[in-house]
Amino acid sequence: MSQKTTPQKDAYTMILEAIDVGTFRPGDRLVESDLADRLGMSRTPIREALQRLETQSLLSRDGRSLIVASLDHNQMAELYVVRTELEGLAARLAARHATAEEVRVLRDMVKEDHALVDKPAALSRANRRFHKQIHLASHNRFLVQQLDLVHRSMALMATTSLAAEGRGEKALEEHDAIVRAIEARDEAAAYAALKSHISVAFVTRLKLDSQNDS
Amino acid sequence: MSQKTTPQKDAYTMILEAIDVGTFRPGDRLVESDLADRLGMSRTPIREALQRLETQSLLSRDGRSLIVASLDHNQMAELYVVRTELEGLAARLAARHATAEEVRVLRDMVKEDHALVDKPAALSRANRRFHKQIHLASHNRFLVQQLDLVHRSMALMATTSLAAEGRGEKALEEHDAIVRAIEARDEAAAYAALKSHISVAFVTRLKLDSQNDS
DNA sequence: CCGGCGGCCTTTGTGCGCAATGGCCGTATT
DNA sequence: AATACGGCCATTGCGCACAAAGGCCGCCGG
Repeated sequence: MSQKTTPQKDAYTMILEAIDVGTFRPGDRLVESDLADRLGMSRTPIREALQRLETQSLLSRDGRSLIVASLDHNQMAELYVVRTELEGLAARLAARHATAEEVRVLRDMVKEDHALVDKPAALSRANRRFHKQIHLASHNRFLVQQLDLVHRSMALMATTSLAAEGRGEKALEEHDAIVRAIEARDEAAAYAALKSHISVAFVTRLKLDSQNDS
Repeated sequence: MSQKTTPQKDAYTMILEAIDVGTFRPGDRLVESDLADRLGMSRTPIREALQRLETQSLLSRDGRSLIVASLDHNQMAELYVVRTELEGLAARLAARHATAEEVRVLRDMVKEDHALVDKPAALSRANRRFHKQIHLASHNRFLVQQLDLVHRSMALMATTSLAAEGRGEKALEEHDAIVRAIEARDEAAAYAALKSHISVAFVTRLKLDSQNDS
């Protein structure tokens, strides 16, 4: 029942998802005519999508053609530095600006996500939604946009750090701490909690990567 | 000696500059065929450029067509919040990572810019270069990229805050303080100095705007 | 056998034209 | 006179085709 020939979303979204899901991996070459065939459209919309992705540096040029960008160790570290600061800022602003309903949603998310604690894939999606909700609760559109960019770049890193043994539960505890700080309108605590959450996630990822590379 | 018919840079750069310089102002409608004529190329490269600019939200859609995005008061405030944090981060990282040569360049810039103190246009360009140099001194490519985005969005605000009476000198003093903190490798001081610099710039801009609107 | 040179082929850059959509204006009716 | 309907036109979306450029492979010479 797969209708690969007429998927009918826009090219940009489809290519983005393909990178997200891992169909296209860092270093893969993206050839316009290939994609045009595969997505059942002409090269024109493909080109536009590719250029947009290039603008966000999800793709980079290798000579004349576009390849999926890859992050070396340094770039990962740099990305995490920026991410930490922006997520921290989002938490601080959320503590200040979130509506009661938004806080409620965050609280419910933490509760419900406990059911997913041993399903890394589902947990990863839930995790994204959780962080996205915090971004939105900051009520700062530019920040949301910047964080979207950051998260897109993170798709270039293969593994989810939630796959690590026991990471799921820890992460949920950290989420709980973040929500409590936001509920208490404690900006400094929210900032600190989110910063340390990201920091731990980074450490976990580094450990995972070093396992895989060996 | 203007050769408007064969300018020969890429469409993206030219449209960006036109927005920067104020040829296109927020709210202006950008029609593909118009631009194609004006820039002496066909619609295809124009389309690509426009979509890239849309991706960076310098353009937004009004119905079917693209207009130069405009920032309302709230969006300006939101932008400044993010900018403040990112510039502060850049300063902190610069204090940590800048090479002796990079610091030297910053110091020289402050010295030389004193000559421009009563030329707002030149000072504005110098100011951009100064901040750009700090971004680069952070040695964090993602941060540089994010700050580029922020600065591009700032092009949507008409006036430069350096046009305000006496602002030029104050700004240079602040620049001096920033450089001194970086020279001293004092991360906290650099962070604080840049944050307050941006904060003052924002206040100045708000005052200017309130004058203009009245 | 290795290195350099040349040509072919793949892939991108760009122009053009047609189809479709959405907005705007004019008209007609109440 | 105001509003609603309808048709026209401006403008975008997309496909196609041609030109140019760059890389790769094979061939020839040393």
